[in-house]
Order: sequence, then C-alpha cells, then structure tokens
Amino acid sequence: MKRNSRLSLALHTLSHMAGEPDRVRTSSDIADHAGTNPVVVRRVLGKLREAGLLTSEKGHAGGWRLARPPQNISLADVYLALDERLVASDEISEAPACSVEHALQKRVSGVLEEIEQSLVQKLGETSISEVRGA
Amino acid sequence: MKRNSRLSLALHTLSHMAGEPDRVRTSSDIADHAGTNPVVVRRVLGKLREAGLLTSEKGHAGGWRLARPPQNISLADVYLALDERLVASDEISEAPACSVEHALQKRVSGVLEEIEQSLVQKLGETSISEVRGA
DNA sequence: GACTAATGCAACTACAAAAGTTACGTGTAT
DNA sequence: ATACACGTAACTTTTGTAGTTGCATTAGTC
Repeated sequence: MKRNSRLSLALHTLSHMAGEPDRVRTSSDIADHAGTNPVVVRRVLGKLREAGLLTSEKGHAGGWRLARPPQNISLADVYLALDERLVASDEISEAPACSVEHALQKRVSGVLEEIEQSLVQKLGETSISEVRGA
Repeated sequence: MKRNSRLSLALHTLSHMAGEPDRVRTSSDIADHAGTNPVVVRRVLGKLREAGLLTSEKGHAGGWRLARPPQNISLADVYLALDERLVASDEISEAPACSVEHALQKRVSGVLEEIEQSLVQKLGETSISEVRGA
C-alpha cells in the first residue's frame, strides 16, 4: 500500500459507503475495492466501530454498515478514531540532563500539540458525505 | 528517538540557536543536547541548509549557524525543508480497475491535499523565535 | 442439525522507513 | 603537519505496519 494508508483506507471506505448507506458490505468486498486484504480492512474498520462510526454483524449476510448518517461523520471523527497523531509526537522523551533543555523540549512539544489541535479542528469542518459529494 | 523525530530535532535545534544566533555549534554539541548522534544531526540540518535556513562551515572552528534572523524562519519553512508530508500521501496509486473507484480515490487524495495545505499555512504563522520566546 | 458465510482475534512473516553506526574523504584554522 | 569539523556512503538495527494464515464464534439457510 502507501503511506497514511489507514486514514486513506478509512476515508475511502466510508466515502464509498456514504453513497449507498443501506447496503451491507463485507470485508472482502471492501478489500477488493481498496486493493488490500480482509484482515487489514477489519483491523481498520474495527477502530471505527469502537468509535461508534460503523457497526458490524457476524454470520451469514453479515458485514459493515454506517452507524450514523454520513453527513454526521466528520474527518476528525475518523482521524481520532484511528488514534492518528500525525504532527505531535507521542513522546517518551528521555529526560534531558539540563533543565533549560527540558523546558525547551516542552516548548517544542507544546507548539506541535497546538498544531495538532488545529489540524483536528480543520478536519472537523468536512464530513464524509462532502468527500464523496463535491 | 521518538516519532516525528526529524521535525522535532530540527525545531529543537533551531529554537536553541535562536537564543544565541551568533554562536557556532558543531554537530556533536547539537547531538549531545538532542540525545542523538552527529551524523543524524548532519543529515537533518543538511536539509535545512539546502533550504537556506542554515549555513555550515567545514574545518577547524567550523559548525552550524542560522542563515537568517530567527524571526524570519517559520515552522512552515522547516516543515517544507524536510520534505515532510504528514497528511497527504505521496501515493503511487495502483490504478484501480473501476473508474468510479478511481474518481473516488482522487477525491480522497484531493481532500487530504487541502488539509495538508492548511497545515502548512498554520505552520507559517509561527516563527522559530516564538517557539523559544513565549 | 449440518452447512455456509461472515466477523474477531491471535500469531506470525515480510517489508520499508528511519535511526544509529562506522569509516573515510574533504576542507580549514592553528 | 596536525587537529577538528563537515559531507557522504555503506551498513546494521530498530520499529511500525501491511500482509498472511489459522481458527473460534456467530448467524442465517437448507
């Protein structure tokens, strides 16, 4: 696949679903369309299910479905569901000796965190249906 | 190190330099402060030099220095210098069979590209000196 | 009840990006 | 001449993630 594939796969799948919200889709179908395989699809969509964006049903005629109207699912919902933190680092900074150094590190982290937040806000301005729609 | 380490290392170093713009620093000094090693530092700072943010001098008493006043170096400058594309994918999409599918992929890519742009814009609003300063 | 088709999940392999490391060439001040 | 610094190439190590296989569980269908 490519980089940022989880986010890309999630958006792709959700946008696709937004077109026919009532249709149930299997992991295999989705995997075929996305050029990947069913287990990867389940892994990614599982995250979206945990976040309440999708529902899944086992057994015969089971599969995936949107849990809410697509107008009501923002890109930020998806991003957060996947635990992506593209900008900020989930740092385990190994406590630098110097305290000035430590202060500076917190500065940098703080700035990146702000940028991360503004990214999420920006993502919140677009819904899945808009991705498909126009 | 941690995730997003190149950006983090670059910002850290530049912020540090912003404090004493006239001082020349060696890769070793910087590496010690950042908890990494000189070659990695040279790799990252080399990108910043290519982008005109830093200068380097070889030989005895050589080292790294800011190429411009720190007020005049934005986070976007740094981000772009490193060729980071945190949101958008540098996709080599393997041409999907269905053309509808292809259209949708372009949609998703387009949206991510927009988000990427807005991220750069946001980064452009902060300078290196502000990171250190307040 | 047997069969089929779907998710859920664990364990493993494969691969790629990046950090870390070593080594050596080049340039420059003393 | 020497010491010190960058520039760069080649290699190893680490890590994140996709891909794969296998099997348990669940739910319709015959």
